[in-house]
Amino acid sequence: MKRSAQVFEYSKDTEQLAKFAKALGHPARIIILKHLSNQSCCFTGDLLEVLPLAQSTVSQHLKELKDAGLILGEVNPPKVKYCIDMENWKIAQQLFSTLFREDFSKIDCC
Amino acid sequence: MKRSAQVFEYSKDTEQLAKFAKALGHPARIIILKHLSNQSCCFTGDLLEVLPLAQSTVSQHLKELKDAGLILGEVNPPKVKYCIDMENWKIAQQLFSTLFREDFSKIDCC
DNA sequence: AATATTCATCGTATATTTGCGATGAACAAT
DNA sequence: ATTGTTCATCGCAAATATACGATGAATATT
Repeated sequence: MKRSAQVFEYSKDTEQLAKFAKALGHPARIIILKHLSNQSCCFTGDLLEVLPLAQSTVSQHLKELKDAGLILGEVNPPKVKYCIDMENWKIAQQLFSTLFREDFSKIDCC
Repeated sequence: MKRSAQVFEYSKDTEQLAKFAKALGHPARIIILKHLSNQSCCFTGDLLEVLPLAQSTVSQHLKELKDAGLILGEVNPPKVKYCIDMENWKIAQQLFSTLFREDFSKIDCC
């Protein structure tokens, strides 16, 4: 990718918000999160009935949501119970809210 | 990518939210949006002073934000003035708000 | 012991994203 | 006419993402 040796760093908040947004950037993962926030918790199998995807693909999406910190997986072999990671969920809520809650009163040019 | 011939379709809202989130999924684009919402409008050149990226790369990020409907580019050769697309911005605000504004009172399992 | 269920991970194929430099288009100023 | 400014787009390279089937691990059931 020809990445130049960057000295630059984005702020923590910016990185965090981009990370959350990226994890939300696929319809399947939106579905998963909506499902989790409606059903409190669920197993991978439950999601297979909701999503038109192979089990391995869903597992991959779950991994990405977990890596982003949006969900938690409670292992209970051979099942895994997933639920929203409330701590980070609130942070995400806050970051998105801040991004959108800007004061546009001064805008008059477009 | 071995995509199977899907009959399935995600809901409009889900697709729309994922599209917005995807566009927000890079720190450079977060910076751009924050800059725009602070400065009302700006030119590409202004962003080059804020971002550690080549002009062509910034232009590419702007294109993605434009394609997602989050910003507008008012051509004024040889300059282009960018600003937030307020109409879609409000929709995004609404969609994210709805996603996060879930009632978790019933949750007691994790 | 054999089988079934649940799930993560690996290997593979393809698409998309990120980034750069180079080029070119559009106009303004010389 | 030439030059400078501003910006999009092209061509390229490398990294990431999306998706599948296959395999394997863990456990429960038979």
